[in-house]
This record gives sequence, structure tokens and C-alpha cells, in this order.
Amino acid sequence: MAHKESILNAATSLFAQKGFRDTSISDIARLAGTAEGTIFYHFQSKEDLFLAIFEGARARIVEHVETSIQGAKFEDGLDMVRGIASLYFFLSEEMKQEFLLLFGTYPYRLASENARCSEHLEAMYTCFLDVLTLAITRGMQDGSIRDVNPEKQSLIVLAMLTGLVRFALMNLLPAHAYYAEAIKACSSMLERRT
Amino acid sequence: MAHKESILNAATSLFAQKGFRDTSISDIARLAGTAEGTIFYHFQSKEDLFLAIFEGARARIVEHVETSIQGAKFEDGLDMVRGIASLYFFLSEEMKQEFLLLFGTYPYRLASENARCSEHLEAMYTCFLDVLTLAITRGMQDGSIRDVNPEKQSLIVLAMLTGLVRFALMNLLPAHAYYAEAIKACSSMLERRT
DNA sequence: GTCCTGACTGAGTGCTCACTCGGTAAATTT
DNA sequence: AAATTTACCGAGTGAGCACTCAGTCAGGAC
Repeated sequence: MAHKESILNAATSLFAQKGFRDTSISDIARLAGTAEGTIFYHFQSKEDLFLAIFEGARARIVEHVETSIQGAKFEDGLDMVRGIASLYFFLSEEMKQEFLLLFGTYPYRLASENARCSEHLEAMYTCFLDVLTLAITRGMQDGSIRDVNPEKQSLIVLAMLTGLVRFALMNLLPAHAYYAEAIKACSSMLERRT
Repeated sequence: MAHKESILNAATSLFAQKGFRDTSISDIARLAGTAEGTIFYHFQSKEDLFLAIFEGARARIVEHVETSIQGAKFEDGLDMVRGIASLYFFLSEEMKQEFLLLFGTYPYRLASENARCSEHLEAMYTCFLDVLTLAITRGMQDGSIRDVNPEKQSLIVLAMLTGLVRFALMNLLPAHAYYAEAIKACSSMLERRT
């Protein structure tokens, strides 16, 4: 049972680093310090192992976002957008492996044939989209944000955040040097003009 | 020799659709209508085949961007940024396969051990970054763009474009419905306030 | 003590993969 | 016409893969 935990840890790390197809069961077993058979005692298949990991990642991300946002106080809607952006950047470093999973191609391919995977994917994106939409709507009410379409604008903001973090985690770009600038860019994009 | 062309076409399509690891040589041979051996007559290895394809993609993208920008006239720097954004969206549909290659993970992993691959990757990104930086600098001079850091801001814009297109090509999102909105967002982000 | 069950093992299995190689036939050179 | 080169073929090869299975072993129930 202690083994199940170390299998999950080893597999998470390897899937994040090398991707699903490029990590073999024997890689995982070696890193976890177990026999290959033990992996198939705990999980039906390699795909099933991935799903277990992905489900955990979803739970951790969604939970962290919800509690962070609920526990925070914001001046206004625009400030809340800034807060969400900086939370996104924070999580991308705090939960690097979970984000790397999202930048692979396997989950998207699996999602097209596996409803559970598709659900996890959607949940991870919509947990950010929903709070962004909420913040923008609120900002339009309190006057800190100009008149825009909240759903469309939140997707555009998320695309920017995701794009930047992807550059940071995949390329050699020191993109965290751009995070402060990106948060300002969100403000400029949304704030009410005088 | 006609075969070499059809091998390249088949492999491009399959690598874009299924990724490098999930397409086998026999897949490519079947789609190209050749024997497996023919593939290795024209290319040293599967990796070499990928590199040939990637080099072609780089050449097509860079050339298209350069001629498009040179052949266009813009009112001012801000208008040029809008033009580049809409060019990016246009190319992402016109050259869908080339962009899909960029959303896989293989080129980034290969780039860390293969200088040519790394060079192609960099060229494809910097061809957009350079014209964006140029446009922003120009806009700051002609007064259409407020005082910003051109390099940082162009990376943020590119991250947004890339993020959106990635959503469009990977998820089920009808993200092309967001393109007009995204171009407006670029404007709001950069334009001089009165 | 016997039985049972749950956690774990690792050699074994069948399959797929990238790549090789001996050969063929047409085109080109001499 | 002979020799050489170029483009192509597909059965064969060895390695690596996900997954199986017969079996071990500790510990709890009776």
C-alpha cells in the first residue's frame, strides 16, 4: 500500500517529464522501487494509472483554486482578475508536474475516447474560466472593468496565461520574468477608460 | 522521387494528427503507398524524417510571414500589431499541420539534444516575435501605442495568440469565434490612453 | 496449527516497433 | 551492349513494450 503511493509519485514525475508514450512501465517500476507486476496489481493498465494521476491533479488544482479565491478579498473586479492571474502563475510553479501533464498531448487524445478524462480536462480549465468570468462580471458592475463580453474575455485572458506558462515550462524562456508584465497587460486589456 | 514527396506528405499529416511516437513507420508507408524500406532509402531514420518535415514547416512559416508583412501597408504601429495577430490566426488555419507540429511535445524534447531542431523552433517563434517587436516600437514612435517594453509586450501578445490557437486546435473549443475579440484585446492592451 | 486473503514478485508471452539487407528493375553512363 | 547507379521493395531481425500468471510470504481468523 505504501507502494501504491510511490508508484503514483514515480509515474506522475515521469509522465510530466517524458510524456506518456516515452515512459515505460519498467521505468516507473525502477523509480518507484517495486516490481512491474505490482503496478498491475494496483492499476488495471497503464492508461488506468494515468487516469488515476490525472484525477488527482484535477482535484488538487480545483480545490486549490476554490479555496484561494474564497479566502481572498479583492478591492474590485479588476483586482480579482489580477489576483486570479497571479494565482495561476503561482500554481504553475507550485504544481509544475500537474501543469506539465496539461501541456502534453496524451490527455487530449485520451479525452476523445474516455469520458472521465474529458471531464477532468474540462474541470481543470473551467475552474479558472469560471472565476475569471465572475471577476469580470463583478468588475463591470463596480465600474472597474469596461463593457465587454465576460465569457469571451475570460477565455482570452486564460489563453494568455496558459500560453505564457507553456513557454516557461517547455522552452528555455525565463517567462516568470514576464509574469508581472502580464498581469499589468490584463489590467490594460480590461480596465475602464476615463 | 515522387515517392519521397508522398512520404513527406503522409508523415506530416500523421505526425500532426497523432504525434511522433504514435505514428509508426508502417502507418506512414501505408498512407504514402510505398514500402517501409523506401522510407529508409530517403531518410536515415524516423527522427531524420521528422527533422526534414520540421525544416520545411519552418521555411514555409517564416517565408509566409515575411512576405505578408512586407507586402502590407499599415496605418500605424498599432494597426500593424492587429495585422500580425490576424495573420497568425489566418496561418493557423491555412497551415494547420505545421502549427499542430508545434503543439506536440516531440520537437521540444528533440530540441534539447539536436541543434538543428532547436534552431527551427526558435526561428518559427522569433519570426513572429520580431515583427511584433518592430510593430510595437513603431507604434510607440507614431503615438498609437503607449509606453511599454516592446520585447516583453510582444512575447505576451504571442503567448495570447498561441494559447488561443492551441485551444482551437486541441480542444473542441470553436476558438475562431474568439479571434476578432482577441485582436480587439491586443488593441486595448497596447493603445495609448487619452 | 490450518486456512485464507491481500500485497507483492519477476520470469515469461506475444506483439509491435524501427531499422536492415539482399535483391530487382529501370535509367543513365561508358 | 556492358557497367554502374538510382529508386524501390518486403521479408526478416532483435529489441522493447504492456501485460500475465504461477507462486511467495506475512498476518489475521478460527
